[in-house]
Amino acid sequence: MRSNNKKEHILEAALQVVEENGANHLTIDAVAAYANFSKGGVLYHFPSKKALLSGMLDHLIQANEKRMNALDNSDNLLSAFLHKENQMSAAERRASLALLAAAAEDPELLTPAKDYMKRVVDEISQSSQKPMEALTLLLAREGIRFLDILEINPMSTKQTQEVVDQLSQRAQEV
Amino acid sequence: MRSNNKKEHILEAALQVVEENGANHLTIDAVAAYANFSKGGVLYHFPSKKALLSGMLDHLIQANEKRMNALDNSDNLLSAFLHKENQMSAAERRASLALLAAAAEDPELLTPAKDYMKRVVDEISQSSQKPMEALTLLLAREGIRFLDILEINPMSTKQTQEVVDQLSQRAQEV
DNA sequence: TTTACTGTACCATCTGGACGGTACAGTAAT
DNA sequence: ATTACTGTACCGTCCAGATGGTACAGTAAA
Repeated sequence: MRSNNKKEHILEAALQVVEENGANHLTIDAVAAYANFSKGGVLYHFPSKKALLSGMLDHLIQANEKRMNALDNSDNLLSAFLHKENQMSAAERRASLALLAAAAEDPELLTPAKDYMKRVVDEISQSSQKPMEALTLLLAREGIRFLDILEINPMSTKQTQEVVDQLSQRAQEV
Repeated sequence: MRSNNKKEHILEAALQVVEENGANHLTIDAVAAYANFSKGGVLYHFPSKKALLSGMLDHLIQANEKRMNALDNSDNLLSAFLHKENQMSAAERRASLALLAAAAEDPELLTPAKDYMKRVVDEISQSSQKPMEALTLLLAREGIRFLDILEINPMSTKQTQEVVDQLSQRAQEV
């Protein structure tokens, strides 16, 4: 219970480190400093750097999975998915940086993320009458997400919002 | 001339290091080993690690820009763009790992990449009668690119090809 | 209800290795 | 003589992980 809060606190600190300093500078020392922990304290909860990265990724995937499961199945799945994604908080969005951090440290850590992506792609394309169009819209949303992660999204906030809205709109027709 | 070849050889080695070991393990020593250079030799061409990363990014951007400029302007720009992108070699695709490496080291290094993305987005949306739809297709293509960079593309090669073909097809109508 | 013990949650410190970068002497082609 | 390196040696710093210890809450036998 309590330990869960502390773990999340550490994971949040780790994301902050990545966001502010780049994935290369994600060190246990830095995380400890951001989380107001000692290095030993962090290592108590995550016994190695890889364990920390796996924890970050698990946290991201579980949050996404939870969001997926909460979707209104009666209606259009893709549409509901995009809508939920659309109302994510900044903190939730930041969690995607775990992908970057894991990829930088060891690409193999991303295996669970790939599995999750597979589930999403399968479910969305199977739930649609026009799977290809649905996939296109999903991929466009992912494109924006990655541009944001890398901080190279050249569109303004407003323009991005317009595109995202349009994706949602089109999703209703697939 | 010759020095250019050598520089490219070093940049190619750097990409190989990133691909095989992850961006965190891109070290000057590792690059030297992969390129069959001494450490001093690498530092002769790229006087610091950041210079190396900037070099990788520049190389990527210039290759993309060259590809852009070679497009057949008479026809549909987006369609031509996707078509060119489609026939890229594996080596050319791998160059995108520079984005990952730069992001991991220092997100600010990506500024030129963001500028380049802005040019692409602007040109493509301005050249189309249906800018929003054109943007969607472009973003979907970028989504696939990033999934490939992170090696979390859950689609089979065949399925990916189908999606990409469909993007090209749709592009002809925008 | 005091005492003894256990497990949890940390902190402070140390070590060994990796890494970025410098310096410089030598070499070989142009 | 200049360019383009190689090779070696080295320095300072960063970092993962290990270790040994502290604080404290709970538990349970005496």
